[in-house]
Amino acid sequence: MNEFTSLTHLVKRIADSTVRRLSAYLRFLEDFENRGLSTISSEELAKRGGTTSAQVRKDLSFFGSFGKRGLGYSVPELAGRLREILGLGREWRVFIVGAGKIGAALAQYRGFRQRGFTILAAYDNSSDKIGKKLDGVAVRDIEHLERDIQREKPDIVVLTVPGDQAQKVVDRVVKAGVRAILSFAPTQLHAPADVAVKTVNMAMELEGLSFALTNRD
Amino acid sequence: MNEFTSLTHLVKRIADSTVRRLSAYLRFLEDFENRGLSTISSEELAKRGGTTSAQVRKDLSFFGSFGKRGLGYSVPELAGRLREILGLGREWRVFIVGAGKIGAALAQYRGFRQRGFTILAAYDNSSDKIGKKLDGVAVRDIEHLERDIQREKPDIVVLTVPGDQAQKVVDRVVKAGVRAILSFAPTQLHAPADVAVKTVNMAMELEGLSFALTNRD
DNA sequence: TAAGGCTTGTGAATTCATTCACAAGTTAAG
DNA sequence: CTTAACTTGTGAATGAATTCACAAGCCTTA
Ligand SMILES: NC(=O)c1ccc[n+]([C@@H]2O[C@H](COP(=O)([O-])OP(=O)(O)OC[C@H]3O[C@@H](n4cnc5c(N)ncnc54)[C@H](O)[C@@H]3O)[C@@H](O)[C@H]2O)c1
Ligand SMILES: NC(=O)c1ccc[n+]([C@@H]2O[C@H](COP(=O)([O-])OP(=O)(O)OC[C@H]3O[C@@H](n4cnc5c(N)ncnc54)[C@H](O)[C@@H]3O)[C@@H](O)[C@H]2O)c1
Repeated sequence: MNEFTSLTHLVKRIADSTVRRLSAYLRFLEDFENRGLSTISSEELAKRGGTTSAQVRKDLSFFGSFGKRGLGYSVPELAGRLREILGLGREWRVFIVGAGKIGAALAQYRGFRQRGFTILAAYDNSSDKIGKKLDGVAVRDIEHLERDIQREKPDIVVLTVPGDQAQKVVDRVVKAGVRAILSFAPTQLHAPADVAVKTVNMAMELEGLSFALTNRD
Repeated sequence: MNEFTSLTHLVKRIADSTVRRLSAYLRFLEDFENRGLSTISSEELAKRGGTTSAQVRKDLSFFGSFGKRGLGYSVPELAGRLREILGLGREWRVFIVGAGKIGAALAQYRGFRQRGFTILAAYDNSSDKIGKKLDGVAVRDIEHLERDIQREKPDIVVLTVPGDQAQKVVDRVVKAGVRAILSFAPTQLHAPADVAVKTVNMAMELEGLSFALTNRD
């Protein structure tokens, strides 16, 4: 019923945990779409996502009301709304910096392209890597990073350089105008508040398991 | 002051976010250790971790009181305590299931070994991969997974198989007695409550950036 | 020994996130 | 048309995490 559905009018700051769940809901909806199902209830969505139906409804309610009482949500409509909310209606342009093992795995990963993330190029400082290709993605000289950012305007930089190089690269790409970074280096990164930085820290995840195994019952 | 410092007597459930921060603090402390510094205040720790000194002290207070008023924390002592809390005083035995691109990158990653995570073996179902080595880690036939789990008792299984295979493998390793899983498949996994499951979902992180870029100001 | 400067540890207050619970709306059946 | 069975959307209640704020303790200097 709320008419202020426009995404540019977000009143409350949306929690990170909410965004992650929206992302998960979209995945389930795509699964339903593929199987030709036309509606889904918050309860079913919750069961798959390991959460509660109230949580699902609350998450969606921040953005509008997309369901029909007594019936549930239209699968294609809700999927479309979530894509819109998450900004997946468009292509996102990505640079990878660091053409090592993880960088190579990411460059070759099809899951990203499928969701609209196009990897334009990878960068490295090693002459062993520069000029090579990673499954169709060219590895360019890191020297040209700023020039290429200005020319090709990537939306996101994925950082896969060694930890002690990571902050340096962040400073460079931020200066060059990049406003979103996904880092795999196991270091804390600092950037201005208007730059979105996410870090995937696998060692931290393993340590979380170590903690859980150590401190059970 | 609190004498119930024993880690087996944890009264409150410790939040995941707390454990992640402890992990980060340990990293900073190791940095300080290497530079030969002997004490650190909660304020300095907070600055590096992008949090507040009250948060640091509260996090630590769940486990005891390790600091000296007026002075701060002894770097080596606090590092030792954190290792103990996180269960890093020992070797953790790890199997990797799925010897593809990500599995290979992880098998070759030195950061894990450094922190006490020893990769015993990798498993795959493809005859192209079985019998090969990934930087010293043997790739074995998935057929022998249960047998080897019983024999070698890995503490943790790292899951790097395609998404549609992930739940199947979880069920197998859980049945065989594994109680901790780190998955890289972009799917929601279900396991009994006494099994610790963490998922690193890179697509979800990228979507978080997409959301941030789409919904700024 | 006393004073001043610093920093911890922790209840209390606050802020943030999740869950409850129910009015209101929808559909289907008779 | 009426009733029964469902399901949404959302304030209010609860629960969890973070921040505040300060007494208590340690160190240095004189
Ligand atoms: N491999 C893994 O499984 C894994 C797991 C967790 C975290 N990580 C982290 O990911 C990052 C990369 O790891 P990796 O295993 O791919 O390492 P790697 O050594 O294979 O790759 C790093 C690449 O970065 C390049 N590089 C170094 N300095 C650079 C600079 N200043 N500018 C541009 N390129 C530069 C190197 O030439 C190399 O090709 C590290 O921070 C690591 O800690 C890796
Ligand atoms: N490559 C990446 O950068 C990346 C990024 C994000 C997520 N992921 C996820 O990580 C997982 C692996 O990705 P990848 O790129 O390494 O794929 P990949 O195809 O290179 O590797 C998957 C491996 O698993 C093996 N496998 C398949 N079914 C198996 C089974 N039932 N038992 C044992 N082994 C089996 C395959 O033979 C293959 O070697 C996928 O779930 C993917 O979505 C990968």
